[in-house]
Amino acid sequence: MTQNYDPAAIEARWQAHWERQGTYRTPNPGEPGFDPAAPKYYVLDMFPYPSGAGLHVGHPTGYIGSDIVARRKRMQGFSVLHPMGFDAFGLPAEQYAIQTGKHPAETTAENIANYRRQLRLIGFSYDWSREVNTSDPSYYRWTQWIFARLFERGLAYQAEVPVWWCEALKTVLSNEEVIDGRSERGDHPCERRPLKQWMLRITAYADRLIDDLDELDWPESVKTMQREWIGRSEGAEIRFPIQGHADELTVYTTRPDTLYGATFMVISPEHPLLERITTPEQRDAVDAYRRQASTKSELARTDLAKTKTGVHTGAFALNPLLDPKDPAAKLAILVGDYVLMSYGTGAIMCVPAHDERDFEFAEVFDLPVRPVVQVGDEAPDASRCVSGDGVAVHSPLWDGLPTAQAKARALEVLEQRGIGTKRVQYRLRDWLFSRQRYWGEPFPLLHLEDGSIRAVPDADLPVELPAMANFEPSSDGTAPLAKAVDWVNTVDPVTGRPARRDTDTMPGWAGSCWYYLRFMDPANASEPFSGEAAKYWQNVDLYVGGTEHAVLHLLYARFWHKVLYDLGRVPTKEPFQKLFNQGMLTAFAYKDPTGRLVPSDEVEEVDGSYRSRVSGAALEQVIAKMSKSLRNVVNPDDVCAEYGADTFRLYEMFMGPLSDSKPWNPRDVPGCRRFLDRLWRLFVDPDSHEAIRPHLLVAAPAARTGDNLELEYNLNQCLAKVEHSFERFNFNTAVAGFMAWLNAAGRSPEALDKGQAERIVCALAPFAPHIAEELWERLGHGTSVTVAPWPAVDPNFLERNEVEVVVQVGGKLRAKVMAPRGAGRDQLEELARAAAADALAGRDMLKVVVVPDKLVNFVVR
RNA sequence: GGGGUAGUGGCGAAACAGGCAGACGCAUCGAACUUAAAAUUCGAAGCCCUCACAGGCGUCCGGGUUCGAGUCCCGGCUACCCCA
Repeated sequence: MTQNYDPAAIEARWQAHWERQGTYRTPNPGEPGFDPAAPKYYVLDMFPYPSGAGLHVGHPTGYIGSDIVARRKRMQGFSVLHPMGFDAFGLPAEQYAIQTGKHPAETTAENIANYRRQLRLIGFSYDWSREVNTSDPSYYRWTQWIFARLFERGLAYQAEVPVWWCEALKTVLSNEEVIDGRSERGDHPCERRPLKQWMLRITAYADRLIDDLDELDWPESVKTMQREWIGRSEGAEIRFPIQGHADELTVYTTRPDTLYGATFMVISPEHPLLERITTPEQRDAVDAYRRQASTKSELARTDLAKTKTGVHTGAFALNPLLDPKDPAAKLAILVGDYVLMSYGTGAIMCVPAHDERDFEFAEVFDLPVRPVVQVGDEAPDASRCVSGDGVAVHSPLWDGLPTAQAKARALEVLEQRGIGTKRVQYRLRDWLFSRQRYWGEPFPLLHLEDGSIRAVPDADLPVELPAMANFEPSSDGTAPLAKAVDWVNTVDPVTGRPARRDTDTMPGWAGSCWYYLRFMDPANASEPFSGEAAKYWQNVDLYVGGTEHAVLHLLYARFWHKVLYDLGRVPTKEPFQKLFNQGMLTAFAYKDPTGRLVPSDEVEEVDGSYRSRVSGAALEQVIAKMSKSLRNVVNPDDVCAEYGADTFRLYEMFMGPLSDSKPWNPRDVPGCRRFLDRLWRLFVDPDSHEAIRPHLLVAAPAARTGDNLELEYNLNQCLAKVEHSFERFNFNTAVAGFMAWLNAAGRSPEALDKGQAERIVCALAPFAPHIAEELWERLGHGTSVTVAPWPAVDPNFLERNEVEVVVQVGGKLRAKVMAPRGAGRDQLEELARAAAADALAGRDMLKVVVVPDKLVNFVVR
């Protein structure tokens, strides 16, 4: 038997043991071993996209945190669902395949095998029998099945829409995937093109997606982001007559109360009325402006920093509340590209006195400013713009009303007179759901000869991706699947007539919209998941992942979940009850004087500064996200091989709170290994052949005294710290607690008894499961520490009978005294006065502040 | 431009509800063990002044509340994230 701490041997042994015993298998209701009395707990990680580069040490940060939670919940008697799988469809595998000629199915399988191997090395307590892979036909069969339900309910439709086209990727991208006119993946330039696309009617769920956020235990910041993304605004559509035309100009505004302050109108360059209302004198200028606007992205157009541009159309609208003969009623109509056709009605009424953008525009074109709201105490002033709420002025029908009431009154007036209607507007657009790419879920749809579209019958699912050797997109944007002629041409099972399959595929987000549900019942061959499983597991209790998914993934998954709720397939309105965002793991990167990045292993430190081992050049240390391009990636395989998985897990947690972003410092890792070495020696004598030090098999004395009593205090303080760390997931404090306990135990190792040894091993088990399992066995247990009871804090041993009380004079620390816990104020003051006699000599006492068990402060002159 | 989060030793960080600032670890220094080194164990350590005792200054900057502020309030700076 090896008597030194040997993580390689211990970890391999226990990982094999857990696998063989099925330690982390979680039975569903009705399966052998299911305990109906156990409460359920579902703790889920955002599953990874298996890239060719494998995991770096940043990826498992959240996984370790959630594993700690899962393991503790098991020890507390919960039935814990803690699965892992792979989000395996998507562009990178396909791009890689086009470059190398290797089929995405092949690279995906290899990458998954590598990820699984890496994850197993770290000792996670996943139930691997539930693993899912979104690119597996047995999985995407049900993704298609859910799509068919969306299609049936009219939530999926085709539309000719201007979409982002990325020439380099040869595909359309959703708005969300394009940032500043460039693709999120790969940073390629993109442009707007009109194409026929599948859309999902997520806007039909906009209200519920906003309202149901209130019930969720999510970070406020994420809720806010979702609310802003959906962007609900309540306002009015108002119809303005156009002078000399039968047409009316309809605008959307959130501030109907400022209608009297409207001094001009701006319409979008794409507005359908523009053509008709432009006067002959202005036609050339308007046409030129329109051409120029078409080359700009929406972001560039609406950028607040940019100077507003626009051109007069020559036409005028009339304020519907004013007498048409009133000069103030006549509103010039201009065309301006800061107004988007895709938002509202593509036209706005401009109230420069109370809207910044309108004010800027008015300044550029020297248009009038008419204040109609008094904000604060200052008198309304036509030379500046004040936004926000106030009191209506110069608005005959609602003068004197505060903004909220003025809005309501204005809406009433507009509806009574038939010139406007209340309207809720969203920033959220419908979800562009098709891609002209190969590596994704095919749409389960048939295009019939008569032009109609039919969903493939459920019994015929999955519609499998055809095996193709050449799936490169064509330059015209035709989907690669169109080339699989034998696959495309099929027969409508209902009529027996020829039919064509849809050749688009679903976007990368599709599979991740419902994977958490498949985990509940992963092998089900007759439905996506059984009602019984959904009823038992409900929804995810704790969802751990990065902030990068704060909007899209979480919004899409919530949308699908609500559709499934409406279908009666899931019992809950929301998929993820509690959300936790782990911080990003960064790493040091080094730049030479030319700004070039130097690999971390070529860097040496000399007297606190850094230089290249190769060139000797002085280097600058920067903290950056781990990435291949920065050459600062650390591989968990290497860390586990050198120090062990338990050290790796401890270090990742010890670095800082789980939610914080923090840098990986290779120098700090050995500190955690040293802790485990010392812990091991406390339990196992390396110079003997005994499995465990014999005194650790002796029960505690009936009445604790001396060092044993002292250790009991230390142990309970440690357990309390560990317990507390689960509230905010600052497991760094738990690890520090273990270290502090070990320091104390190391001062009187012989005083440690069996019960204390067992409790510390149990508390450590979620954090460092391998060493805990080994020591648990050596302490004489035949069953896994996984199912041992979670150690309770004994409040009787939390506080000692004597406490140290701080004595301050004038707020400054002057002495410390020991006092019995719970001592009275008079007694404390007396003790303190004696202890601080020197500092008090000759001072006038004004007041004495006594905080029991803590502090005495003498306030002096 | 608006919103959010944060800023504490040489470094990662701790401080639950306003009560000893810097727990725990890294790096550093000293000692023991060793022929030596590594490993291990013990110890020192915020900064300034001092042989030491004592003292002064210290949680991004400036104000405020309080017997007492890293923590609460007002103003500002910087960094990161989100929105426009």
